[in-house]
Amino acid sequence: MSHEYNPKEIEKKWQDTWEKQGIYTTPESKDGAENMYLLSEFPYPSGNLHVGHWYAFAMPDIYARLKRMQGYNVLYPIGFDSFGLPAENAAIKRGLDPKEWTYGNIDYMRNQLKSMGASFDWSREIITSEPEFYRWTQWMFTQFFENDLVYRDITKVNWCEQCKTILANEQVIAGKCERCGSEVIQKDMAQWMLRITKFADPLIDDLEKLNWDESIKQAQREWIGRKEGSLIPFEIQKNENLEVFTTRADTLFGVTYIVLAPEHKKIQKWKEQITNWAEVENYVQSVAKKSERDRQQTKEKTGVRLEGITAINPATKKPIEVWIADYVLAGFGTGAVMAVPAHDERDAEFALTHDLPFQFVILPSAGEIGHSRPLITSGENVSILEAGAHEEKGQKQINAEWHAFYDIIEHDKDGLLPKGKRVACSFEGRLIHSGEFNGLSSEEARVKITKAVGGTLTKTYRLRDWGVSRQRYWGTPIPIVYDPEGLPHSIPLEHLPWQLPTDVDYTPDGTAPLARSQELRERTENIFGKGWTPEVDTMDTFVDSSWYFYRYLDNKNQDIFAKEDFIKQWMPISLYFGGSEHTTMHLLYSRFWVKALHSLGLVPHSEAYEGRSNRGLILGPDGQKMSKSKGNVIDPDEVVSFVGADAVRMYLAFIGPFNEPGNYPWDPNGVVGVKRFLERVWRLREKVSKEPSEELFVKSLHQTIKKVSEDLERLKFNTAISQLMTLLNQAEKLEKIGEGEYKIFLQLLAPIAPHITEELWNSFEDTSIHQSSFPQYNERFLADDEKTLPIQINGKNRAFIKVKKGISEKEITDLVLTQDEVKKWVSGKEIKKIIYKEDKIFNIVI
RNA sequence: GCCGGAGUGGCGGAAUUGGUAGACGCGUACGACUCAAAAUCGUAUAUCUUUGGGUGUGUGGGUUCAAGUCCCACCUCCGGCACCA
Repeated sequence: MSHEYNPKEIEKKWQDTWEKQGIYTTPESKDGAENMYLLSEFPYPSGNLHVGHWYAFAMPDIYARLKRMQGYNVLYPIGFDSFGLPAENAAIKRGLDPKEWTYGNIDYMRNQLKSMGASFDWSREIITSEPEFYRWTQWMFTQFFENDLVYRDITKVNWCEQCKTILANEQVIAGKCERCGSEVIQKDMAQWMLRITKFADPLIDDLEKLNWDESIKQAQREWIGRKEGSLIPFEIQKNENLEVFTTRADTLFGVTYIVLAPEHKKIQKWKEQITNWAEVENYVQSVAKKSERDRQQTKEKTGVRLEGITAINPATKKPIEVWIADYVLAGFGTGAVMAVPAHDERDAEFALTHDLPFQFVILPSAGEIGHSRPLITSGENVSILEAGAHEEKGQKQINAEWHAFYDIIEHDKDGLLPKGKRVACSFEGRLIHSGEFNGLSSEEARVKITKAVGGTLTKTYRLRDWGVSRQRYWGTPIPIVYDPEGLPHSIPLEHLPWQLPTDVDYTPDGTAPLARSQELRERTENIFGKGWTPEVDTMDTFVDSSWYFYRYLDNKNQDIFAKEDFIKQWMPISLYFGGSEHTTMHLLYSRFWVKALHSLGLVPHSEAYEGRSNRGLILGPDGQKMSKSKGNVIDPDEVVSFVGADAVRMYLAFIGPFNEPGNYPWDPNGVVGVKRFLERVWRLREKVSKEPSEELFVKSLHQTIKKVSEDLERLKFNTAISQLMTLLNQAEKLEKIGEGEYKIFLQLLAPIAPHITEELWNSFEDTSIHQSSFPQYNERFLADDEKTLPIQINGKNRAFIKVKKGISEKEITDLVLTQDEVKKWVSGKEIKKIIYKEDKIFNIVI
């Protein structure tokens, strides 16, 4: 061991040694050790490991190392999510083969990953673009096809003109492509859909049993967007029914017209009966031209009446008008709305614009009136009054408005509001002007009215089925062939993997590159017969990552994606580390995938991730997101060559609480500070002696063991490190430190800084520190018999006295009252009260 | 608008069940070592101050002997959803 701490030398040495000795190769089971599966989302082989990768893999590695030292048989695997658009786009830009480019990157990244000193079991590595991997992606797809979990449909799809491919709803962020940021347009296309909506309920309900952050669960619930309501049939013309979805069946008597989405299929059917067809068609086309974004941003309530079409309100049996308007969305509910202007803000706006009747049917309960206000509309002016606008309008005026509100509804016999006195109120309450249902609460009425008119109670979801077809080259080929009649058939296992053809010009032009492969066409005809054609789209890469974690368990198996025994031994994953951007994409898709596999009896569990940790983001030193254009990118390789991998790992662990996904700016001086700490740990070796350390230090050491164990367990690496720093500060003040104590200190630090601790440990022991047992604290050393107690007077600290723990109130009172600092405040004054909390506080109230 | 989370020094961030706010690190200042610098080590570092003490955890109230922590109202920021019937 040299006198200087030289990370470059020792880190490489130990990485090689660990690999040679295979100390991180994880057996399927280990005597006396419980299995634990820890996983970090695998990377895209984009070519370069950035600080984010270090954060993503080195932090979970701290936890994996801790758990291994605590006696678990820990699986912490790694692989590459190597199919996909980024790789393909980059390859096209450089004029290379996507495969060559990708595999070159993988080789490069593998070495970079090794330089982190992470305890990956490399023998279990997977690469999703390997035929032996995608063979099983394809097989699962065929299983889903056979069991009606996947289907082909022609629908409006999100199309990215830049990437020349379809995108899933989840990949459209605020109307733009998740990858390239360009505007997404709508297009009619055939694509393969996965029935994720079939599992909408369990995807929400099973969140309950997961040990995840509430924010992640909530985001998923909102994405799935379950709403309970009713389907109500409205008779249109003769014998034709139109279903509408509503959450407010209690307002059915207040329905004064119906509005359809311009895309609603019935409109074309009614062409003959609509007397103003030209006008209607014109409107439909003008809406079709608008982008989804424009349509959502315009708040004006435009619309056209379908003249000649009349609906019957099933409650009142009165005829009502039918309209189309673009504020009604085709994709939600049934694409048709029953309009209740008197009790819905949007309907009120629309009704005022187009002069449609307001029928008042719900009297808000008195409780609502205290802090909320109705929407009041009068004449042509809409003044929407809501809760929480107290700043602008005083309480008096609010009361006046309520007064006016009651005035209007009380003066009206049948609830049909006259022009100029139109009022809307979206609150629930009791029913009026609703025949036999009068007096019922909204809640009761919803059920009763729905049943009375032959409707059904139902749920509706925001979630759409997952479209997985991609018109690109570098992805898993969809294992489907079409017979001469054009009917799809899944490819049987014996012909899987259904290889990605290589005789393809993969430059994207909007059509699928695989269609240009002669080999693929010939292969299909050779196997299936003349006239058979292959599917030419590839799969969304989120399919690959939906099940990859099973393959780590049995990555060489040729007969099945993973042996059942191994799945039972390892799953579910105890803790899954990843980025928050995947909350409504990867995390949702893979939960669906597992549920689908489970429904086919292929896996024994319905959830794969017991725990989930979303990590934060490492920002540039300027507090901005790292980007080449801003010139604030930190290159980890560079930093490692300067301070070593241990310092980089430790700095990232120290930068902020890993269990809270915040944004933490990289401070170049911070790394240096951590490097200084490691150098001091190195130098402390010289103070090690055979004599045990003094008792005070042993006490601190045991407190440190406790704190570090607890903090590492909670992923609060930052405070674990600060405790180790405090202990080092103490140790440095001593002349000598016992060998045993020093070794324990090294063990505590080992998960965080694996190389330096191994090197120092090696000067005492022949076996690896990482195979040693994590230290346990001894209660005996934690018990302090003295305590410095703050003495407060009227709640302010005035003195501190050292007392025996558990001292009685009488004893301490006598002691405190003799203290000069206390006398100064108390003398001549009456003591009203004394509060003494054992070992916590002593407070005198005067 | 609805839902979730967060506001603490110059900076990143600490503070079990309410009980010494600012741990630890960075930065800064001064000192030691040095011909000098770097590195290293030591000391100080919320703020005001008449040196008694006062004030301080986004704002305003409240509960309590005691509030960063609990309650009410609000402001700001971050994330998710949003013409969703």
